[in-house]
Amino acid sequence: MPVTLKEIAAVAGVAPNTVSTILNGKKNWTSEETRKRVIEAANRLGYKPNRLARGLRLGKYLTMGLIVPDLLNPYYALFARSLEKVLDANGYDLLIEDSEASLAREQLCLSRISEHQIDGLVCSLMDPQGCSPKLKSLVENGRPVVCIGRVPAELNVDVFRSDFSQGISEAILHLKELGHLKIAFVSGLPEGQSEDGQRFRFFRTMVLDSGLSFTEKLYIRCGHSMAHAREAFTKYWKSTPDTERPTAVIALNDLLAIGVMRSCLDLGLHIPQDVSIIGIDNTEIADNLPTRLTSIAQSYEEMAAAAAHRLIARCRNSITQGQTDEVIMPTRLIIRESTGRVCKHTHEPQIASL
Amino acid sequence: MPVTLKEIAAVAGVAPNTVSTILNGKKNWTSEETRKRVIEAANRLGYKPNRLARGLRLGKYLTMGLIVPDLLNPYYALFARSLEKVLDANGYDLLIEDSEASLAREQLCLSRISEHQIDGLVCSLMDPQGCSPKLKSLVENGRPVVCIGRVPAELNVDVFRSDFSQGISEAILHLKELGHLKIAFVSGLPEGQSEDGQRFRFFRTMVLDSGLSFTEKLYIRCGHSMAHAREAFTKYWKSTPDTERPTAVIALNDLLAIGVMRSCLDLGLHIPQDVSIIGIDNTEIADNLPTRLTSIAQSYEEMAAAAAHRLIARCRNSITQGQTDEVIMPTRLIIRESTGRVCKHTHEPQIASL
DNA sequence: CTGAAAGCGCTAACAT
DNA sequence: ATGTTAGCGCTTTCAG
Repeated sequence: MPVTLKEIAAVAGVAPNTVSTILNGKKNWTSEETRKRVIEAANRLGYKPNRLARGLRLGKYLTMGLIVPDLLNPYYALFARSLEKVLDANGYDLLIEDSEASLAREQLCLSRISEHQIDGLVCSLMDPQGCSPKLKSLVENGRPVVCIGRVPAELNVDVFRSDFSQGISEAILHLKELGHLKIAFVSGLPEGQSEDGQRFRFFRTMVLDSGLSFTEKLYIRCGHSMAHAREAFTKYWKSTPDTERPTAVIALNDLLAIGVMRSCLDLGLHIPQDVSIIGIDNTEIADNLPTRLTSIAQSYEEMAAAAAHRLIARCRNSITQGQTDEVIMPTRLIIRESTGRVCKHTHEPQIASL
Repeated sequence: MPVTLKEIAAVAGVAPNTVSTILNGKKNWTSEETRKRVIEAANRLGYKPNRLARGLRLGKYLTMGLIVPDLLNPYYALFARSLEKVLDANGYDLLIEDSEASLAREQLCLSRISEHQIDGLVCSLMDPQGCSPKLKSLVENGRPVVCIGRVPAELNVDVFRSDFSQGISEAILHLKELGHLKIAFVSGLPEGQSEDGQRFRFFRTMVLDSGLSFTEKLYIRCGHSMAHAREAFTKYWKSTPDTERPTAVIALNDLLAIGVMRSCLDLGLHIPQDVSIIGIDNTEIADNLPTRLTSIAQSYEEMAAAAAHRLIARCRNSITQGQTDEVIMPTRLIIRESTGRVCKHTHEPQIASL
């Protein structure tokens, strides 16, 4: 039985609403004397406001929602933390949902989020359209929504995303300068989805643009964990003839890159002498691995902060409803030890192409 | 403006409570005809129940709380996921709070959790007493609480924890068999706390029990991230004379172990030839590092599942209130590549001690 | 089998 | 300057 306003009112000998105005610091001029008495009583009884009741009354829950595909990925965990920091400072709480990279669970998360009457939502969705009926109805009900990464089709929401074209083209240029001719891409695909992701599409475009060749064989698909990447890469390597094997790999994220790195070592390959590896996200571990991982950095902390501010502004109605933005953050390549010059004898006429 | 029961009732031509009973599958015998009409209307309008209103009415929010010290630690992220899986299956939602290993934030998390009227709480607290007034008042208000890891002083709650004595003694025995005489412990301490943790106390006891020596110099304290551990270890190594340096290190968790590993490589030390390293938690990355990390495994998934079941049972009042349990899970050493025989020439009379 | 009414805790309007 | 009242959306008696 938690303490209610009414109980405090009884103890302090005032009406419930008086307690409410005092505790919420409303400017209604209350006498200093009753004010003290009320606050003292509230503290003594250990009063905690009931957010459900307040949310119901106000139509505002002072809570935002966040949906991410994988909390085990430190990138998203850090994103959540950065988001929370800003929300916190503005009196908002954060409800985190992990869709576990499954389209089905994603729908479930959306349902739960809307049941919770959250004031606004930040979401990084796997859904290629990014526009399920559930998300749509949230938006249509007037809930501010900010999408991260993917641009939802035909939906009037703010979008914050990284421009990977820059980071990826730097990565490919870097590899090309080191003499790599065949670069593979390792991608974690969400359960139940087969569509190519944005990062991969950039990758393919940039590879072709830089004059290198790309074949479907250089696109390695797997699940979204380190173990998935490791197994997929090992299987791939063993089943691919030497002439078709890549000398460099770019992975969808650092986690998958670590899996590939482990796989290479299992196969007796040296990094970067035999295979160069590049991750994406530049998470803390990239710089702490025994072989430091070259990675494409996104400025996710800035992105999280910007998303939070936008969401708060929308909730306070200080932004015109109809007008939405797409904010694009830069990415850049952080070169470390997992990339190096091609050392291995290749079957390609390498000299001719230099 | 989300859809309410009343609106559905209006559309279906019935009373709001009829809709409620039908949608909640209560056994009140409603005619099959109105039932269909109501369900159809609810679906068509995209009805989502308002959890705030329901929670307020029922006094049950169907939501549990979780407080962890660091969501960036994959151990806790996975714990959260395992917990959620069980709660999900039982209709409960999970509200995750990250105390960021700060005692001050921990209090804040407790406040927020209780404001949210959660039905029950799972918490892994840094607070050495584990018994702040806030936690106490939650328990006294009849909220079921399960503590993970630490046993709160004088508080009647269920506790689930790992018995590290086994894992740590296996680790020390393992190191001793490999010829190590000086073993250091690297510990991440929460902001604003200086008390020795349980894991360290076990470590010290086991070291002494096994006949090795332990000096305060072998206790390295740092923050709770990889970077903290790396910097602390580098500084430690450089400021410690060769004769006092350890040949093996046990870290509070895998993350810190990775930081130490990185530091060793920075210092030009080889693993395990110069320094052996053991982590705790056996997270996925331990098995995927270029130098696989020997680590002490906890069965956290079982622990999370057990904690969830206990909490649910308590919420359903199927357990006598007064009676609490302390459940202890085993730990065990997983030996990988980061530990090996002492190769370095030591200044100790090593032969004599063999 | 279905409707009407009350109330969970809180806050905004209105009254005193 | 404080008290009274009503109602947010939902569910649970109790009547019809």
